[in-house]
Amino acid sequence: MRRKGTGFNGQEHVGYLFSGVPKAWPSPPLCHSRYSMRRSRYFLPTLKETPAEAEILSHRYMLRAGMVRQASAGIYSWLPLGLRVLKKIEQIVREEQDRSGAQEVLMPTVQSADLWRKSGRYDDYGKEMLRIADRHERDMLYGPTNEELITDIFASSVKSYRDLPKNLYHIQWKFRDEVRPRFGIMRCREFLMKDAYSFDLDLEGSRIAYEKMFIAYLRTYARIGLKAIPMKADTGPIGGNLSHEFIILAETGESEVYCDRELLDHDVLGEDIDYEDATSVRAVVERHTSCYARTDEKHEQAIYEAEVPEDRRYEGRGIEVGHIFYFGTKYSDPLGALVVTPEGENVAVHMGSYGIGVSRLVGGIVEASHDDKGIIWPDAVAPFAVGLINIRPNDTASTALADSLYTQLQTAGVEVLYDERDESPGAKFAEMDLIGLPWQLVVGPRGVKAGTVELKRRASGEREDLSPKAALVRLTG
RNA sequence: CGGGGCGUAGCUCAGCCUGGUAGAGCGCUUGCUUUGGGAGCAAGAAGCCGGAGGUUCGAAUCCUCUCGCCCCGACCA
Repeated sequence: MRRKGTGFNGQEHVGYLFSGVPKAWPSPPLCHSRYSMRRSRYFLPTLKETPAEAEILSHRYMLRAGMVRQASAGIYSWLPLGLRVLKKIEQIVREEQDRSGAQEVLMPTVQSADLWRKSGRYDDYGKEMLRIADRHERDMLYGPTNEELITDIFASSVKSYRDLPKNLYHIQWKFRDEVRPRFGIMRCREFLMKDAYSFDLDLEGSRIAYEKMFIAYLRTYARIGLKAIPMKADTGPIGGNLSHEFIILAETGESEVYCDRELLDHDVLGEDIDYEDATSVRAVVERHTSCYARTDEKHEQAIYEAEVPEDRRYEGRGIEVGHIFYFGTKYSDPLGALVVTPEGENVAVHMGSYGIGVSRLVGGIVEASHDDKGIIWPDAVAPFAVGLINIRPNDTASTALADSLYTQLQTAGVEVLYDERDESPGAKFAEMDLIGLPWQLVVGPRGVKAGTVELKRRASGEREDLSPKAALVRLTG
């Protein structure tokens, strides 16, 4: 479970060739510390009953598991357990953006209205934009997105085609004053989003940027443990086919989806991808877009039936967790993001924008991965890898063994939540199932006598009695 | 933004119709007994009944206004 490896640096990995799931995955993550915790010290306010305001399942479980607290409609505070998941997702998103050649920046949440007036969106955006005035009565706004700002940054420093292509992204909180926030964390007013912006000389350059992002997205969701399907999306006034929504399949999803089952078997993590090789990048994109996949908005039954054999038809529900699209010179024109071509002409750069709803993904994962007892975290984003339960804290032998396992797991770099509280066993089991850690390691007098501990896999419910040593080997890989 | 619903203890809710000064379960605290799937008994602490006006001898309860939250629809990462 502990991954040894060299530090990760996006820039150095441009053009990096890889195959399958890397054994040496970067660790520790850049902005998230690994740690273990004793349950008795942890701020984990779990609830036995469901708060009345929560309707949708992910919302209920997230509140009950003590991950988030609602501050007001569509605005949430993240508590330690929830924040750990959020940070893990964020980190995977970051690593895959870096790997594809994008570079991280950080733009402010509060923006001046001036740029938005230039692009014409200050008036167009409507009430969804939170408008505020500073002390000098200047018009400001809490950013719902960042096209204007990034274009301005780019325009002020890039003047030549030689500086292209570029792809800049950031992971930042945004605010959209939704008429009706709902679905807990999935449709918030304040939300964490990764958005990337590509800059190219022409449409063909933009297409390459788009296709790299397309693959980065597939890899991102796959690493998180989700099956996300790229579906054709509306391109708006620009036209063309450079627009996809990424939808994860979940029974409780907002939109109905229709697709070819074959897409479910595509394994993007197993494919060799060289981001510098535009031809092979395109081949991969084509492979993932060749099958029918549409949301109900774009669904056409006749085409669906013609293209997809009956036994391969998948009809279900899904949640949109990403959207990528090309929008040409929509912002570079009005904001003056021009470069000089080899022929000495000034032209507006072609742009694309690529969003992933990071905080929405937390809810999306819960929707896609749970049972009637609680959440089932995929290993890659689990807040802790192991929940260690000492069934009988006032039994000396049990406690000695549990303490020692806790120390050994920590030493091995495994993230553990150690429940050593003097609670009834049932209460501890129920809570552990609720918060959904992938592994439960159970120590009690019964096992101590037999020289075993119980290792339970949360996802399958499978339990196994092992010697403590064997359990450790299993958990530390 | 249209339509509906709900604000009473940390959580889930009863009480409101028919006004008379605040209840239950869970959780919390203490003690004892328990202990392999949300334990038992006993004793406690805990509420400006969302807020403001009004009616009344008296308002959680009736009236008016307000604020907040949830659900359904139209719109969105």
